Amino acid sequence: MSILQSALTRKLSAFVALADADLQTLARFHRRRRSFAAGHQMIHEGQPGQSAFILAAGWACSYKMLPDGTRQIVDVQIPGDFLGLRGVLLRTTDHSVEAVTHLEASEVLASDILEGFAQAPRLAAAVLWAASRDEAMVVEHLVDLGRRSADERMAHFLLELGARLRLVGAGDAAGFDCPLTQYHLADLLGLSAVHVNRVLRHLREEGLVTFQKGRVVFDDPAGLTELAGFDRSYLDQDGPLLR
Amino acid sequence: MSILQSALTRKLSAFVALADADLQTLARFHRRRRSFAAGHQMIHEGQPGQSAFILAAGWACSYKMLPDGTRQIVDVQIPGDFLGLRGVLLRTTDHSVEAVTHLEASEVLASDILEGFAQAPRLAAAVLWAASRDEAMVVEHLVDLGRRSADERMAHFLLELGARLRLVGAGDAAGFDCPLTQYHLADLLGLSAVHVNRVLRHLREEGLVTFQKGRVVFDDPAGLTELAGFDRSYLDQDGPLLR
DNA sequence: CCGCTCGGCTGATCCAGAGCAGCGGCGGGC
DNA sequence: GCCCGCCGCTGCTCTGGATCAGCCGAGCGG
Repeated sequence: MSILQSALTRKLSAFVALADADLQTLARFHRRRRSFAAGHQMIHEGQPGQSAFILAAGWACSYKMLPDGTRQIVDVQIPGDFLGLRGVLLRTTDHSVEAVTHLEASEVLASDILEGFAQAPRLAAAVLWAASRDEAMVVEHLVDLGRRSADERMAHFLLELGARLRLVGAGDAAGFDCPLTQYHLADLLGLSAVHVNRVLRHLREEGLVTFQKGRVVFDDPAGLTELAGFDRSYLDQDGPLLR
Repeated sequence: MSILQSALTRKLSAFVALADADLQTLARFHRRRRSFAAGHQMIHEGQPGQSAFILAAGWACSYKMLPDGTRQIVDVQIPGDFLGLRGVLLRTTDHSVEAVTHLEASEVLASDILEGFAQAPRLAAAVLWAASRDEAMVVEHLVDLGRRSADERMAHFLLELGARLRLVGAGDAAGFDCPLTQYHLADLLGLSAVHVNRVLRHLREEGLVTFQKGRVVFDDPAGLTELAGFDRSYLDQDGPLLR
């Protein structure tokens, strides 16, 4: 099995113990490898998607544009994440997806997904688990925007992102590499880019996190977790649910 | 078929044309009728749910509490909505649910749901459709909190709620009855209760909506829609997707 | 009948974060 | 080698909405 498949496999294995048959079906999802340039819009809001993607390398983000030209980023996708899965299963897309960096992804046709799920129900369960975890993250993000201060939002987002990246083997407890610009963070957290800059400076001066030159360093993980009110239980699993 | 079943049936039929077998399975979900007092906490965050509920009458809301005592309401449930479905399918709850009014609901055991879905795949598809629509609403809500002003949020929320209620036969284009207090609206829209009051007054003075005495009246639907940037395509369906 | 709570309503003050304006560094295209 | 556009960064001013404080009317329990 190639390195490029390992992110998704690693993530799903944390949820459900996968048998060889499941892994083989999963491998079949990875036949159509494609790559996209940074900034490429992969999914357009409103258009039905005939295929989904599994991110192998690089980052993407899903967002909605508003009539006044501002945008709100709903979620960030990292290696191992599905992209456009809902659009395939339900024939409609309610948001757009854009490549943040150059990225490598496997294109999976709708028919392959449906067949694969029928043949490997445990795999289907694992993928649904992952989808539900994504939904939980969206809910947490909503709480961020509704009830947390700018500092808390930033702290919470960076901690969550760090935890997700560790799940797929990128980054560690000390920090991670992050290609997001301050503009991305602004659109993600519902702030202005100017204020993102100040928040980052403030957190750095407090000795909590340092985000510079595309690298996030957790200087004081405990303090940051307390500030954010971060509870990682919705991401972690003590062990596979199904054995 | 009883009146109490009709809300869910009506909603699902707008998505997928259901056969008699599907309707019979659906009817089987309604055997355990229960009722709850206003304010009763039906689902507790963190606890695994062995059963879900189908709301027959009354309103509920799902929310998360923050360490500092504030809360964020994620979504409002009206008759015809599922409640705790994700908790059943995935054995974990990431939010609490509380009865807003006195309410009547059918309790559906996890085993009934799984069996029913196996026997009536079209029904399963319809329910997944509805679940996905709910997710789209959460995303839209997130955009509200991130990028819209207080007035816009309020306008958007009231329009969306009105559209949802019409789907299940409650309220019409002119307005609807609404048991939510200004405190509910505050926790929903990420505002203070004081400011909710002022926003409502402002919208009323502008001749856009009137929310008084438990009744919402759309005085100027077109103007309100424009203010909110409301696009109802994610709620509507021109006709059933599957025939 | 009284008192208490809850929901709606208002005025005054305060502050987090927006908006505007501008600088510097750096990478990429010609 | 020069320009240009993107990204990070900063200071100043302004404002949307929070916070605090308090009033009123309606329901409700004793």
